[in-house]
Amino acid sequence: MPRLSRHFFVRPTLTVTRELLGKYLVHQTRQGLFVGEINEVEAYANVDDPASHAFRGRTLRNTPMFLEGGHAYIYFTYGMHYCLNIVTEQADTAGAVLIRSVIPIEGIKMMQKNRGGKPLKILTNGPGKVCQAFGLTKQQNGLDLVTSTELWLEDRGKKISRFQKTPRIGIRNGTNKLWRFVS
DNA sequence: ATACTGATGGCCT
DNA sequence: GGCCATCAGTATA
Repeated sequence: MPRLSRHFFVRPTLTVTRELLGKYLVHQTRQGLFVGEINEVEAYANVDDPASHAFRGRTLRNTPMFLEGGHAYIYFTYGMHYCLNIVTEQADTAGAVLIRSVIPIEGIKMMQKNRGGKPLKILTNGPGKVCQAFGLTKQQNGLDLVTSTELWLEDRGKKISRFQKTPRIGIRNGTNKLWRFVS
């Protein structure tokens, strides 16, 4: 499979964000293989972005955001949900793309099991839902998606011609930027 | 259809 | 102590 390599991720965050639409998220687990087509993303930048976890500099939690592009940043929020981000930019420059939604492609039966039997329409249409369906937790935080045998991204030749730009969801600051892309 | 709210815990000031 | 890059359920129309 044509796996995304380092140079794809080590670019400006907004470029990577746009190009992640239509790419495939793959999680290989003992339970089986999970695959989804990314169809909703959000860009989170560095110190100039008040919505970004990196806004106030490096902390214990946001450390993966400062790694070289291509790593995973998975954080725990609201006491019960995990959210998956794809780290962008070169090392020491924070930047990440939040995976807000995917279209289930493979491992749908297991995704439904992980999600308590929810129907296809609402199986993976939210950042917390994607992690729950794919079995992603703190365990995968910091993984290098370029070299990992467990978690990576693929280009399967899908072309995205049209997509919407909107403000990001669930934030208080930085709502002026249209950094949420939906295909 | 939209609007509101409780659940629940780690992180940061 | 306050604040969440959320979700599912309930209420209201």
